[in-house]
Amino acid sequence: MIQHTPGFGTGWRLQDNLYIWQSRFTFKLQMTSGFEIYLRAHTSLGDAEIEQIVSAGKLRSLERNELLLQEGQVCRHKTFVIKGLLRNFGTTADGSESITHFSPENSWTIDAESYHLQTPTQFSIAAVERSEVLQWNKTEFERLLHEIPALNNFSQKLITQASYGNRNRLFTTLSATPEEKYESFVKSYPDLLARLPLHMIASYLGISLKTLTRIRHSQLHR
Amino acid sequence: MIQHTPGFGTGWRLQDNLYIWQSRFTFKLQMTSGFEIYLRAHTSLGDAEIEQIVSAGKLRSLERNELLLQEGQVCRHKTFVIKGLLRNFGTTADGSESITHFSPENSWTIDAESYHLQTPTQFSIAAVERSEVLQWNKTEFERLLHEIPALNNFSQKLITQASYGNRNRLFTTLSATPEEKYESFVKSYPDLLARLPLHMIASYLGISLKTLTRIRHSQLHR
DNA sequence: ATTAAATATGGTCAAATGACCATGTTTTCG
DNA sequence: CGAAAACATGGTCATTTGACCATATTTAAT
Repeated sequence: MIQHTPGFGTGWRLQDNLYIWQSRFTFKLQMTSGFEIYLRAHTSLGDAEIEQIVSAGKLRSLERNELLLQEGQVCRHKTFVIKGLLRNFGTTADGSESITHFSPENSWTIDAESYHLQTPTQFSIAAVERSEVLQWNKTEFERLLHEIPALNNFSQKLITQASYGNRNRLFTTLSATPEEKYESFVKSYPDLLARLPLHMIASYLGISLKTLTRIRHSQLHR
Repeated sequence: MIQHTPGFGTGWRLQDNLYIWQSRFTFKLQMTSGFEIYLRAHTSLGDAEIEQIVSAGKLRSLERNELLLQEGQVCRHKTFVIKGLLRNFGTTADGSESITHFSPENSWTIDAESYHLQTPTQFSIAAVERSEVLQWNKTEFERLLHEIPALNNFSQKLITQASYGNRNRLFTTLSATPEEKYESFVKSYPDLLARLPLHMIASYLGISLKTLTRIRHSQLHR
C-alpha cells in the first residue's frame, strides 16, 4: 500500500498516472512558484532577492478548519496564502463568531496588533479550505525588510492599502442595509461566494443566516 | 468698537481683562505649543526637528460644521488637531451620514486613501466644534518624512496603530448589540460623550437615534 | 460506497428597530 | 439679552430581524 505524505510535503504523489516520489525540496519549489509570480507582479524585486525571501519562509499545510492562530496566542508570523482560503474572526462572550476578513490565495494574513506588539490576541485565524501557506517569523521577516528596501516599501504599501479596505468596509457595515451589504459582497468577491458557506458570509456581513437566505430568496423573484 | 480677528489669528484678544494685540506670529506660537508637547511625548525628536516640522505647517481655524474635506475633493494635507473636534463621515445614496471616525485635539485626521493616491474621496471631514488645526501638504510632509527619519518611524507607527483601532471597531460594529456598542463607546470615550450630540454618536455606532435614546432611558432605571 | 456531518432553506412568532411626528429644553449666535 | 436653531426625548405603528425548530440536500471523510 502506498503511503501518502508521511512527512510534510514529502511522499508519493499521483501524477500522469504514475506515482512519483516528491521530496520536501521539490514540493516547496512547486508550491512557491505562485508566490514568486506574485512578487514579480507587484514589486520590482530581483531574482536574488526573491530567492532570499522564499528560502527564508517555511511552508505549512492547513486542514479544513485548522487554526493558524488561536485567541489568546501571540501572532508570531507573517503569512502568505499560496493556496486555499483563510478567515480571521473574533468570538463574542456568547460564543458566536464574527468574521473580520477573508484571505484567499495570493494574499497575506496576520493579526497585525498581536504581531507588532507581540501581545496575546482576541482573534483567530482558521482555514476555510485545505490551504498551503508560507510563513516568516517576526525577527526573520524584519531582517528581510531591513536588508531589502524594496520589500520594505511593498510591505508598507500593503499595510496602507489594507487600511483603505478596512475603512470602506466599516462604512458599508455601518450604513448599508443587509441587502446592500450582500450585493456589495457579491460584486466585490464573486469567486468567494462559491467557496464559502452562507453562514460565513452572513457572519462577515454582520447579519443573521436567516436574513441572508431571505435576501437570496427575494432576489430569485426579481 | 473693538474688532475681533480681522485676519486669521490676528486681532484684539481679551486676556486678563485687557485687550491685547496678537499677531499671526504670536498666535501660531501659542497654538502650536500643544503640538510640540505632543511630539515630545510621543517621539524622540529634537528641538531643531520639532521647530522644522512646526514651521512647515500652516494653521487653520475651522468654524463649527465647517468642512475640512468634502466628498469629491482630493485630500491634499496631513492634519493635526490642536484644539476642537472633527468627524470623518460618508454619505449614502439617500443622503444619510455615517461617521467613521472622530478626531479630538492631539490627534491626526486624514482621508488616507485619497491622500496617498491623490484621488477624489467619497468621504468628508468636518468640524464638530470650532477647531484649530495644523496642516502640511503632501509634498511638504513627504520632504519632512524623508529628512527626519524619526518622524517617518512615528508616522508609520501611527498608521499601524490606526489599523488596530479600525479592526477592533469593525469587530464591535459587526458583533455587538446596540446596547453593547453604546457602553463600549462610553467606556472608551467618556470625554467625547459630553461633547457630541447624540445623533452623531448614533451615526458612529450605526444605530438610530431612537434606539440610542431608548438605551439611555432604560439605563436610568437600573 | 456509505455514513455522518455540514449546509441551505423554510415556518412561526416574539422582540427589536426605525420612520414619522410632536414637544419641551438647551445651545448658539448675533 | 432674545430669537432661532439644534437637541433630547417620547408616542405610535409598521417592518425587519433574529431565535428556534424542522427538513431536504449536499458535501466530506473513511
